[in-house]
Amino acid sequence: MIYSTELIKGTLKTIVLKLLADNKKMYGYEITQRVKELTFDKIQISEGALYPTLHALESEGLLVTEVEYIGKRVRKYYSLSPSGKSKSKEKLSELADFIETMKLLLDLKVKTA
Amino acid sequence: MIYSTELIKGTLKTIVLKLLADNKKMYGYEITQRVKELTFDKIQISEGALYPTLHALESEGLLVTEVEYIGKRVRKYYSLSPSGKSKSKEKLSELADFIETMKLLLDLKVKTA
DNA sequence: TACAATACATCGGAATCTTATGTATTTTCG
DNA sequence: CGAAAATACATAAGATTCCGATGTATTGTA
Repeated sequence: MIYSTELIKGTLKTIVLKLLADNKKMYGYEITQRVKELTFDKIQISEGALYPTLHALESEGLLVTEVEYIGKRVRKYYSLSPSGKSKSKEKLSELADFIETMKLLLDLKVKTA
Repeated sequence: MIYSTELIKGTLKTIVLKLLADNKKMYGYEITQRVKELTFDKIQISEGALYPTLHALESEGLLVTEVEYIGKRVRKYYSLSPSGKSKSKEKLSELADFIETMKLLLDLKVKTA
């Protein structure tokens, strides 16, 4: 099963921040592949979604970049800035909380009062 | 804590279908209030989001309506059509699956290989 | 040597929600 | 009693976010 794309909306920034919190530095393509692996292909981040998001996070001052050359190919590493680290924790606890709330909604057996 | 709005994106249809699966029939305003209650005010569905969604679900043939008058005030009840019932189950298991996947991503302690 | 994979990026358009606005009735509380 | 809040529907402009397509270029593989 691949999730209908709408479900993933709004979680991308959090996923990116979380991965970077766990992995010191990563580059864009690596992030897409890692997410694909970790979710058993259930979540596939498109590049058209990822790169704009990375740029946005960078311009918000949450990420910093360093460029590396692998042969002639450019590789752009992203890592968390100090404010990115706290933002990561923030977004993460918010998502964890949200998930618990959704579980409540999912499991609810509410009869009309 | 009220969730940043982006987090809720994409879950609204599923929430509506689930509520209607549990409650036979509900009207719009009731849905907003029920969600507010059940989530301890953490999720507040705006009317500008809800009504277009209800109309969309109806035009997809997933919901059927019946109008009732409470005094002079109109009340529009929505309930699941047969296809709405199966769609509800579908969306629900997708969301449940998605949540499990997100938990994996959240709890991951992945070191760079 | 062609194809797949790696690696960056942008862009038009679609989908979805926010915020504001509008109308009208009913209830509540000072 | 009268004003405000709650109930109940609805639309519409605009923002955000993502999809799908496209583009460029290098490297690995069969």
